[in-house]
Amino acid sequence: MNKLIVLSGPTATGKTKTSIEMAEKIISKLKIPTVIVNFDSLLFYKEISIGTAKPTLEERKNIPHYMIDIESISSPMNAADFIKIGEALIKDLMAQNKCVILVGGSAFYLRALLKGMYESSTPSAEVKNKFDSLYEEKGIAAIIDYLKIHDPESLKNLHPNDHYRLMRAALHFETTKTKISDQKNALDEQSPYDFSEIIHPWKVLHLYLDLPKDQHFEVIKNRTQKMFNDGLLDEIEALAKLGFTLKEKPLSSIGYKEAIELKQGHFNSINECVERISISTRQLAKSQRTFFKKITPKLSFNPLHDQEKIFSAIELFLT
RNA sequence: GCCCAGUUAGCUCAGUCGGUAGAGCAAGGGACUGAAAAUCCCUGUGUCCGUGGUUCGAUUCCGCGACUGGGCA
Repeated sequence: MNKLIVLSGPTATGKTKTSIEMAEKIISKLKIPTVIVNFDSLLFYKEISIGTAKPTLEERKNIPHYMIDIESISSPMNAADFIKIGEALIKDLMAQNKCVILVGGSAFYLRALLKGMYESSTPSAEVKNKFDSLYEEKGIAAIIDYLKIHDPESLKNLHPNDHYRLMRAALHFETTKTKISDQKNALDEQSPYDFSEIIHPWKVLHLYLDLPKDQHFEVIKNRTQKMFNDGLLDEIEALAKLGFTLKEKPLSSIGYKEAIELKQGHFNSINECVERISISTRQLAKSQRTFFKKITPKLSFNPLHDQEKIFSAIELFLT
């Protein structure tokens, strides 16, 4: 088996439900063993479930799910970690003749897996500290000065306010002695959003879910309210009791960030907090759409009434 | 009924010593390669409550009215 089904789409468009339904159908109708591999960047963490809308154990019981609950929020993963584990995993599953459905909304991670990443490495603590203190003492000007000397082209690519990426460009040079802008130039030539050519010998069927904005916001509001009903605040309370600082990176994600602020009294009511989370989620969906819009090829579906069509596309692809 | 205060962008509000107005949030668009549910960029939006007056000119000053909030009866 070298066929890979990708099921993508903005947050709260029914990817979990659709993926499980499709996996069950592939097994029952096409008699192909099928598994689900996650590429949502927050489902990797075992301690956070409610606010990430992670598929429940009940939902997962019939279909094997991978890349979920594999790491702790105290040691966050990045895209490079993801592809290292994910690539080996998918190869292994394919070798076992399993049909893999890759499900998620983190387009950046998906692209990293299918199109590859720059040759780089995570900077050592020493280098990181050196640049952090430089930044704290002299501000972004110091980082810009460094790039003027070592990688002036990155300055053209980046906005002066984009401190994170400027810092990253500097750290990349310091660590590898190569320019990140050279890598960008090289990979930009390879059509980074064209998934008809990828770095693996896999055939990909890209299914994309989305629904009209007004309907989508309704779904988002209901889902957010449900997270509170299902015990989002208790989940956070439990983390604090276990000794987490609540400053762990994954907890600055939508839902957790605001719920923690609610506990600190930054909102006048739970409703206000729910409203804030719903808005941030809608904004997230918007930026996910912007990213996915550029990715081709893909088949788009409305999850509310296209389930049959989705399975037809899968059937055609697999047989 | 009387006395205050208010009425300006979708929301909360600033402001114009009289020359038709701007912040935050929201909205729309975009970027994105080891933090990506993160981070960053761009863009509007207006009968300045109504009406009469003063004035070359009123959202701004004055009168009247409406509505909202508070106080007194």
